[in-house]
Amino acid sequence: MSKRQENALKTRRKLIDTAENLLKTNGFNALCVEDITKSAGVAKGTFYVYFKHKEDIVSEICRGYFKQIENKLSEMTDADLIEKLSVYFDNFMRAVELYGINICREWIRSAIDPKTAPDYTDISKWQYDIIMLTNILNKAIENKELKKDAPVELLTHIIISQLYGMMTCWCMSDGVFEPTDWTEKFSKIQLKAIMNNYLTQRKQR
Amino acid sequence: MSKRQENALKTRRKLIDTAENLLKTNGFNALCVEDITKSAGVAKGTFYVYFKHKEDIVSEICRGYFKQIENKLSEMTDADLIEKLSVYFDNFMRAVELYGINICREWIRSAIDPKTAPDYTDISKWQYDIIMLTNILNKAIENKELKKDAPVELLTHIIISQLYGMMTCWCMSDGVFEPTDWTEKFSKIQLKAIMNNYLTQRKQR
Amino acid sequence: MSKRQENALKTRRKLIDTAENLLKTNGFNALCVEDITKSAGVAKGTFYVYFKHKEDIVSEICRGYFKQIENKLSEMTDADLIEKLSVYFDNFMRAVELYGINICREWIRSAIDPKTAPDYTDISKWQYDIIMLTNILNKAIENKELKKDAPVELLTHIIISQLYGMMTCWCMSDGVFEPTDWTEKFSKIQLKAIMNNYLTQRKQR
Amino acid sequence: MSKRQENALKTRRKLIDTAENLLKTNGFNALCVEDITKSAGVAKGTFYVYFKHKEDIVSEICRGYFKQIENKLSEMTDADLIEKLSVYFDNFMRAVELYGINICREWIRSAIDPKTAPDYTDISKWQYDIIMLTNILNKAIENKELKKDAPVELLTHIIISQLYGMMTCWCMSDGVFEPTDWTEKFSKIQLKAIMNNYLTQRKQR
DNA sequence: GATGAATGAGGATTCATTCAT
DNA sequence: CATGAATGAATCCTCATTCAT
Repeated sequence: MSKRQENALKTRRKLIDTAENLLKTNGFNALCVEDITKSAGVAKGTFYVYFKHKEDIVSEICRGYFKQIENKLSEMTDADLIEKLSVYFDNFMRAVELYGINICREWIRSAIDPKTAPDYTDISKWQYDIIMLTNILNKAIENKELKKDAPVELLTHIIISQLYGMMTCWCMSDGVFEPTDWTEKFSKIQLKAIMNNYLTQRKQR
Repeated sequence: MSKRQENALKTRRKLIDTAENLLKTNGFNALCVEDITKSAGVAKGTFYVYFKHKEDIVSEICRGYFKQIENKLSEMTDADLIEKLSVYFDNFMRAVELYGINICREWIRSAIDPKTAPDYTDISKWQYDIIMLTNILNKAIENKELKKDAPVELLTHIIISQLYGMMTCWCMSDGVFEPTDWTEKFSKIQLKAIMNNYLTQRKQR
Repeated sequence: MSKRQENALKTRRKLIDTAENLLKTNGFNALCVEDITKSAGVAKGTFYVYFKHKEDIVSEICRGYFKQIENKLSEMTDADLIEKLSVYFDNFMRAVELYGINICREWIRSAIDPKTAPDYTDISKWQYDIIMLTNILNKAIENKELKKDAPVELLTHIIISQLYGMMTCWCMSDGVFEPTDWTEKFSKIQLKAIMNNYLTQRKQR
Repeated sequence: MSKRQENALKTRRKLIDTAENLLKTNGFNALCVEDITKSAGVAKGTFYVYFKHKEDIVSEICRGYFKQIENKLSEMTDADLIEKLSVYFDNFMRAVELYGINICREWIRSAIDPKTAPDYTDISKWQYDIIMLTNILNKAIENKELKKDAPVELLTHIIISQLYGMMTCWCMSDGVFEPTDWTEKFSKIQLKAIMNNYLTQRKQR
């Protein structure tokens, strides 16, 4: 990699990090290109060298999170279904907590603002989550952890809506309670209740 | 009521109805005072005779819904807890469906935009929903339908987060599925699972 | 006077008093017809029964002051010139103090805002003051208190500009010092210095 | 300086000059961003590249005047007190005449509109004038031109109120007389009368 | 790659005044 | 005389985006 390319990458990184900090601190509404570039110490035009639209940088900021969970789950291919779902739940809410309320709000924004909300790859975060969970459940059927006739679509939507409900309510409460506290308290309890009927004999608990 | 007052009320109504239609059709982001008044056939200033701020009319539009559910529930004071919750669920999701996706998005907006989202009374819709449900559960304890040691706060949050999760996902899906369909399919199933442990012997099902 | 006329006068008075209070408290910029009528307990339209323009009521408020000084001076036709000028000065600055800084600001406004500033009769307050003082000096010449060749116009402008300078600076200082304190301290000192050359022998001091 | 910076400066200058002309011609009340930019041949947004608020350009327009007088006076540190005051008076009223009645009105505006009137540095023009004159008199005491016990504050206020009175009356008369004519006719006469008692023997005239 | 000057669409709000009742 | 609903002109400011250098 040439020196020039390296510097370019550094500038790009600086923009993303700066934007992430501003986003965490002040929220999306207060985020503007001027502030990002000023804080990063570059000219306004430089932003558009790396990002076609302002929203793109928000996508970029959130993208790391996906790889994380995706990677973790792909590394535990042989694990138990309930374990996997637990890891998924746990990572999901940890990410929510880690990224903070303002970035969490961005994830929800696509619910109310389909136009301006950033896409996280080429699909919305929600679609992505649906697909990821559907895959997990389908693989569980292949592995005979889940009964063949388990209503995968329904189960997926129940669980995802549970998670998004928690996210939404967390934002509604303005971050008063701890997301991960509640995960344990009620999400997992329901998780078992929801799945129990569809687990194969051997795996029922 | 004098003729003049009647006309004033009619103008006010016209503004609300016009705004509601625009909101349902184009969403909140496209809603502007100019369009509302132009469509209603009045001058721009007339809007400000009836609403101090643009957001106020959105509050007004949604307010009817509250009274509705509140009234219905208060009329069935002696009903069964599960029945009441069913009515609550049903009305909630019916309202979601009736008002349409763009107004539903407004309800979620307060999660991500606490500043600019309109308050629907003096509290947010979410706070209001929490209070209403807490009251229902507390009364069920008084009526001995629910065990004394039922974790009211936790149960309230489980149910509300369920409902808000459904709303959020509905918006995420851009209104693809029917909210009330899903209510039956999964909300009520979980409702029983969630409540069962805390119902008094006589009422357990 | 019929009962109806009496009531009308009462309404008019109520409007003026209310407006005066609002003007003294909040200043001219905050003065609006809505507030005046609301505070007075009448409808907005009523205002326009009595005043063609919003500014007219401000004229009305200030008009009392003129009659006051005018009357006082006309009652002391035979008095000494210096005495008269003293009374004039004194009343002028007392009025300034009495009416308060916000009304004083209105008197100055006509300097910067010839269009919107209220006229106090059909001429501006400043023109009125010039005329009144010119009359005093001319009468003093008739009475031989002042030399025939005294430059009346110049003297008038010197004195008036002195007074208006004090008013302007008082407003500039946001009312920090006491107008009447300063009157004694420097206006009168100058008054004598200015006039001395033109007083007739008999009256020189 | 790069070509780009030069052009930017030119644009800025164009805006200021255009605004100054509009201000001189039509007064402050008629001054709006739309007109300034349209006349200057740039886009509305360009205005806000150079000035954060509309008022800021008025400050800018008047600022030159300050530096001017300040510089002139600081260059004549060893001059006679009366000479200095004469220069001060002269420049003051020349500036009044030069800038024209509408800009003069802006200087007076801060008397009646403390909130919206533009500040000319970080203090009002009046405060600035007070400070400048106080400094001149204090230095005269150091130089023994003025008696040690001269009432500096009082003298400052007398002179400044004289100047502001002239400004105010000039605006009141709608620019009928020539400011500098009057300066000679009465300000200087009074200036000597006011100062004479406090000049040291050697300097008394 | 980097710059930063220039763009211009876009929208809320105020309030004096009128006039039909 | 009193009412108060209706009017609509008038204007500031933001900010994502472009493009010539």
